[in-house]
Amino acid sequence: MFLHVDPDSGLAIYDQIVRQIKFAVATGALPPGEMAPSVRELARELTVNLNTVSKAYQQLQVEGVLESVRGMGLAVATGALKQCRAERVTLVQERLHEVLWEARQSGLDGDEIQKLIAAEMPAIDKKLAAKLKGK
Amino acid sequence: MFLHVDPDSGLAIYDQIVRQIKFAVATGALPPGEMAPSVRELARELTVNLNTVSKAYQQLQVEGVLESVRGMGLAVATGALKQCRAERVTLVQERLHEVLWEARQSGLDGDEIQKLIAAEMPAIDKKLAAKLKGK
DNA sequence: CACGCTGTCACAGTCAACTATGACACGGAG
DNA sequence: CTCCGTGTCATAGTTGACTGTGACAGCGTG
Repeated sequence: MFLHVDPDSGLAIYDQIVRQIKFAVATGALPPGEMAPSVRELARELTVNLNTVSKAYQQLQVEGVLESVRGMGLAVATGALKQCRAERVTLVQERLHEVLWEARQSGLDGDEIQKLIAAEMPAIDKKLAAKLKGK
Repeated sequence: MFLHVDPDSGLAIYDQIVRQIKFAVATGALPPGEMAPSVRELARELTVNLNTVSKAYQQLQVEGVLESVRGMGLAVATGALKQCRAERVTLVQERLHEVLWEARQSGLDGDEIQKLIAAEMPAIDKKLAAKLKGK
């Protein structure tokens, strides 16, 4: 599966699941109409409790990303692709803003921050390549 | 005072205090030898409990940023300036890495991420100017 | 000496997130 | 129909962060 959570990432586990499902929909890894992994299966893969996954799925239903198919499970909603594509920018931008703000508060100027970003990018690229390869 | 905490920022409050004190030392806003704000004063200003500030200060002592001056309070340690200057890069870089990684996972490519960063910078600049002005 | 400030410790209580179970109704597959 | 997998609900317990309060020893100032 393409999901991965970090218990001490600051963000709550169910929140990480919500975000990553949205991203999976946005990238097309989880196309509209397809079934999302079952709560029990995902809970087992992430070594996380069933209720935690359930909480994430409930939120995804409320937001219209997932739809209940009675007795079968949860499917990606029809309009979810466009919705998630739009929302991911907001989600990323919010966290980006926080970090850039902290970086500035730490006394680093714009150029120094840009240099740090440039220095991190290759590591990110490598990490992403490894992820796609393992898939 | 130059400190500000957000109860629902993901990071624990005492952790935010630790980071911001380090940043204040790194920027020279809190020079070595100077007394840090007292636990009670800072707790009042941040509308936070005394124990929460105390927990942050204890960690700062363990890390050698603050030194106890008996009966008087806590002072910025002699070597703290150099130490905090070095450490802030690590602190910022860690969070930066997380966010850039998430941004990539969301399906955005390097150029799109750079555009988001470029779009955020002016807002950060403005926010910083407002902060310095209010001081 | 008495007062006020400092940090520190101890307790109890709240709250949110997470875990661990058990139970239920629904629908597909045999 | 029976079995199994689906989501959902209820209950209870654990942990960590935060709050609220009270008390203590050390030191400077009056």
